[in-house]
Order: sequence, then C-alpha cells, then structure tokens
Amino acid sequence: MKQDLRIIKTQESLRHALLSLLKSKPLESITIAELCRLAKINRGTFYLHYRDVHGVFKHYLEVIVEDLRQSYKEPYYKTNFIIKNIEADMIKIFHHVKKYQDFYKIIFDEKMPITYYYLLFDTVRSFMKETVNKEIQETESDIKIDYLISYQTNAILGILIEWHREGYRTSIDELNQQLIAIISINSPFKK
Amino acid sequence: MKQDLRIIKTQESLRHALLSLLKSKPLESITIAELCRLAKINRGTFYLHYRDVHGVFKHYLEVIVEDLRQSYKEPYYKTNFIIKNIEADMIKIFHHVKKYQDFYKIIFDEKMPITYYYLLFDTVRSFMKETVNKEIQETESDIKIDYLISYQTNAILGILIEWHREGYRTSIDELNQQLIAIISINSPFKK
DNA sequence: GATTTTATTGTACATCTGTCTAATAAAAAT
DNA sequence: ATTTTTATTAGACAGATGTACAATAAAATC
Repeated sequence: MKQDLRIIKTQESLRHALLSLLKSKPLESITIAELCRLAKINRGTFYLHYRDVHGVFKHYLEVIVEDLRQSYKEPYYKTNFIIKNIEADMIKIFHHVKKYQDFYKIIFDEKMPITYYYLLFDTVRSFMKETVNKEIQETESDIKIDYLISYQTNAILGILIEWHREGYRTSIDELNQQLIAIISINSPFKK
Repeated sequence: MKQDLRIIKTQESLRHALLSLLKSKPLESITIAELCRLAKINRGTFYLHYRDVHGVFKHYLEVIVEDLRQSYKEPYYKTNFIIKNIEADMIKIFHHVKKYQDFYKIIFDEKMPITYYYLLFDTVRSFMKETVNKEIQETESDIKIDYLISYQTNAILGILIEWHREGYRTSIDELNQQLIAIISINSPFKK
C-alpha cells in the first residue's frame, strides 16, 4: 500500500498556508481556524494530522536541522577531527543560521516553546557526543561525559542567542573569528 | 496615594489558585477560566492584571531569580573574585536549583516559552558581565566581550539542562565536582 | 463620616478550540 | 472497472478566549 495522496495534499496545503501567513504576522498569533480557512482544509481534518500550529511549523524545521547538522560537522571533517587546527573559514554554522535567519528569528522568539531550542541543542549535541568520545572520554575519566558535552553544546548556542538578540548585525566573518578566539582562550577559569 | 487593597487581594488570590492547581496538573493545561473560578475572581478582572496564565506564574519567578543571583554570586565572593581558587563546596547554584526543583521542572518543560530560559540566562549573564569585565576585558581586546559572556553563561545553563533531562538524579556534590573539573579542563579545543 | 475614585462584577458577543458523528468523496486494491 | 478502504467534509457541541459596557461595591481621600 502506498502513501495516500489526500494526506500529502492536505499537509502541503497547510504548510504553504502557514508560510504565507508568517510573512505578515508572528507564529503565535496564527490560529488553527485561520490556517485552515486559508488552506481550504476543514478544521476537523487539521486535527487528524496535527495537534496545533506548531505541528505544521515543525515540518519546516526538519530541513533546517539537517542543514545545521551538516554545517556544524564541517570543520570537524576539514580538520580531520583535530579541532585545534581549525581555521576561521572552516566554520559554517553562522552561514547556516544566516541562511535560515527568518526561521531562527522565530525559533529564538520569546514566545516560542523551548522545544525548538532543545531541537537545536540535540542536533549539535548528538554530533558533539560522537566526536568528543574519541578525544576525551578515555583521558578524562573523572568527568561525566554527558555533562561536559551539554556544557560545550550550550556554550555554542549561547553565541547564537547573542547573535539573535543583537539582531544578527555582526558579520559571519567576525563571528568566525570570535568563535576561534573564544575557544582558544577558554575558559576564563583556566589556571 | 497607596496601593489599592483590592488589587493586592485579587493578585494574591490568583497566585494562590495557580499554585494549588499546579499540584495536580501541568501549567500549560491550566486555563484562565479555571484559574478564575478557583480564585473566585471574575474573568474580566483577570485581564485587568494579566495577559495570560504565564503572567501569574512570573510573579513566583521573581523570588527564584533573586535567589539564583545570590547563589551564583557565592563562589565569586568566597574566592574574592579569584575564581581559579574555587573549591567544590563554594558552589551554591545546584543547591539553589534543587531547592526550587519543582519550579525548574516547569521552567525547563518542553512546552514552556523560552522567555523563562532567557530570564535565567539574563540573571546569570548580568552578574557574569560585571565580574568578567574586571579580569578579561583589558587582556583580550580582540574578543567581543558580549559574545564571550553569552558563551560562558549558556555553558553553565547547559549543565542545568542536562541535570533536568536526567531527572535531577545526580547529587549536588557530584555536580559541584563535575563543574570544577569541566571548567578546569575546558575547553576540549585548547592547545 | 461623606465624597470621590476606581477595582470588580455580571452580562453579552464574536471567535477559537477540541471532539464527535454521519455523509461524502477520493484514493487504493482487486 | 468495480469494490473496498479511508481521508475529508459539514455540522453541531460545550467550553475557552478576549473585549466591551453599565452597574456595583470597595477602597482611598478629604
């Protein structure tokens, strides 16, 4: 049996309508009723597919999350996982955010559920876990690796939060250099 | 002119009702109507004071945020701002979170607006900014201090996220040691 | 204590939410 | 091409939301 065409049509219709509405109003003000009217979908049908408007929005995030993953990976491959050899132009994560800036503005919005933040967190974290394992785990046995990884992961996201709040005014090149500088002097607590 | 007693009574009534409801159901499932019924407040009156249920909840956070601030400060004063002299038992932030665990479980819940997270972020960040200024700002002039601070601040919060997701199972003492260990080896990128 | 100010109430309204049902239409399976 | 399966629709329901207004009650002010 194959995927029912009606389902695809309905979901695409809703996603398209959402994108259209997002051009003129914030996500949190978009109602299910409004979305369905624009998509010409019966409101009852909506609930057969999604629980709320966020459900539709999450569809778009799949693409972004995959691109984030690829962008975050980049310097690891470029340096052959010897990350101390990193150079500013190997960093791709800020390009990625800039590319999807409109979405990141939504994701980091005060009203958004923290789920979206966790989605970014988990994406970066899962890759960091794979790589850090190889370097640290055996040498630093007194550290619970999961805490170290969450610490490191969230530190990176801290830069994205700062960039967002600052209105994405800092250039990508500048940020790349900043990141290099920060991770090289890090931490301020070091002896 | 003094603060109107009726206003105080109304707000206290709503806050009390919220706390009562939180014992049996999650915040996101509590409606304004339900809250008002329990508080014996006319629903129209609610809107004279708050926009939504979160508005009532935020009242409680003021206390928590102040305590967080004090707890985060502690080791700075204990070490006389020479933070490399920190010892595990000087750290008070995990005590703080444990103390308000019930609230932190709500704050870090997936459905919660990221506003609450930003509130924690800003609390820690503002203090970190005051202190880091003194140490770093002059020595590391190629670094935009705001990015460094957001990086560091969010790293700390990363540990709280990890603790939350792990169900607050790790003991406070263990976490104190972990934090010391992490900030001493940090970063994995160091040369 | 009388007067003035204002917070609260009761009521109403249009809209949204989440759920359910029987009827219909559109797809898949044969 | 016909049958079977199932997604969608229309309609209805109780409850929630956000706003508005005149009436009332409870404070503050004098």
